[in-house]
Amino acid sequence: MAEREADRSVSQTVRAQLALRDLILSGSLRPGERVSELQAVEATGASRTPVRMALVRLEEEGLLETIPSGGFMIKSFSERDILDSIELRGTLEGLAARLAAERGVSVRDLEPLRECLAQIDDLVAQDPISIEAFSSYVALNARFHALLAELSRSPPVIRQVDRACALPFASPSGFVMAQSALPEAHHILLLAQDHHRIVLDAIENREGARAESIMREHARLAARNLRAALKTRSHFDLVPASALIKTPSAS
Amino acid sequence: MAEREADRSVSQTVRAQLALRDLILSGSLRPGERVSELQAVEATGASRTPVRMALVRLEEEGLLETIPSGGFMIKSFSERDILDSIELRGTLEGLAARLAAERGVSVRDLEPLRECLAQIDDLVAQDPISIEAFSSYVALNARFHALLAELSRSPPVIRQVDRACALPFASPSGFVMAQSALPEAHHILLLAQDHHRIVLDAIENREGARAESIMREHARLAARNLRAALKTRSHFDLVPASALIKTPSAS
DNA sequence: GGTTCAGTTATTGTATACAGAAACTTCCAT
DNA sequence: ATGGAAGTTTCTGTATACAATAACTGAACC
Repeated sequence: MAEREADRSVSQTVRAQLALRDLILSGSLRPGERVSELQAVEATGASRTPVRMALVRLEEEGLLETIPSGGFMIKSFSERDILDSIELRGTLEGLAARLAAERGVSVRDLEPLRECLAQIDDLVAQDPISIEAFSSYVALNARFHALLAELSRSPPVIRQVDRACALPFASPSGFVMAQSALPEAHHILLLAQDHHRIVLDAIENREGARAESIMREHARLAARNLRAALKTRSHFDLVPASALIKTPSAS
Repeated sequence: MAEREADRSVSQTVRAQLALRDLILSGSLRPGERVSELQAVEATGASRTPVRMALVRLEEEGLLETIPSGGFMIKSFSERDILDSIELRGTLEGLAARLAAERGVSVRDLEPLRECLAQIDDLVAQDPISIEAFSSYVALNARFHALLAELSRSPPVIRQVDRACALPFASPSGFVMAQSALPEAHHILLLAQDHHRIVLDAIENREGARAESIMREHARLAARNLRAALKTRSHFDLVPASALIKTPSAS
């Protein structure tokens, strides 16, 4: 039943996938909780078939896992899983940066990256950074990391980096959200910007090993901050990322 | 073949996925070729719904890609894509080895690995290695690499390593198959065994950086051999033909 | 002869019906 | 009251029907 004709261009499957992902990331569903098909059908408005396809895709994405007896449940991650996922992302981004440096990129290719950095600079200029500026930062940061991966010009590598960033807490901006409560937030942002600048310089100068190690270190900064954030705020429920953004005073 | 009535315990989806994967890996379907649902239904015996789910999973696995107008096609890889995938695997396996070393593993944990190595030693003892011994080697080698990834004790890392090994040409034994025609095949096997031994020693002695770099080098050996095999362009009967396409993919 | 448009075919995306299984409830017996 | 068993209920897995769209074929017109 076509109740709404919004977004007729996109398939029901994609729409269901987006809707369910938002539902998971917003924290409406707790880790370990079973996600019923009927419930998903009701939430998305699509039929069972596209919902099922969306669930399969989300499982491959790492947000869900199959229940042996049947169906899917929200995947739950230990603190170590989360930290390992960040290390993983750093490793993959390091590989991408090294490949970019070794293969060589033109100054023209670096231009959008530098532009992105400049915009971030504008944002972090204000010391007590506003909430709106913060979500802009998140978007720009994600964009920078995506562009960086693409510099490798290697579809397999880009693909894996994307996968690694799909987990909300492992995403390049995940730590930013988690750290928003930290007193030294501004200092960390500046440090991250330094990393960004260094990696671009390393790539430009074809210093592959340096580009790689700085990206690894960059991820470790994220891991450290996340750990600190987890320590200060005792609530450890998977860091519902978008929730942290929208409602900074949650819980 | 002859797995038509087997395993009624597993779901149709899984069976279809296995069957289709074999079909793709066997080279029956050329890269870029569209894989029709009806055709897949006929080949697997399952209905459209499980076939469709299997196709989605295989796409996430990297063997298929979606056609914008609808449906799926066999993914095609350029030579560089293949080499990059091997480098990627090496990077991930390096991470796994490093984590294992840093975290520390008991001698007991290493036992199955060493047992595996001993069995491989037995196989490579014969200089002109037989075909049967070769397929045993492939299985044992895959097992060793899988066990090694598990030493990291990190589900996210294990997961990604598995993914990276899913591509047939990037799998740890892919190069073995490709190199089977090479004159220096035996020498290469011995070299690979050296790598295997070294990485275990490094892990046992908690030398994380060494464990990591040796696994990277190990993958580069594979890449080099594959490149040599591609150059000579000898028989690729053992290697999944769909991988070794000569089409210089656009972009 | 080439190009375009229309009719036809085939294939995908979606919805739904059906069967089997797992979980929950209820009732009986110890 | 508690444990177990049977019935019920809900859910998933599978099959299939239907609709819309993309691809193909053929013919007519330029």
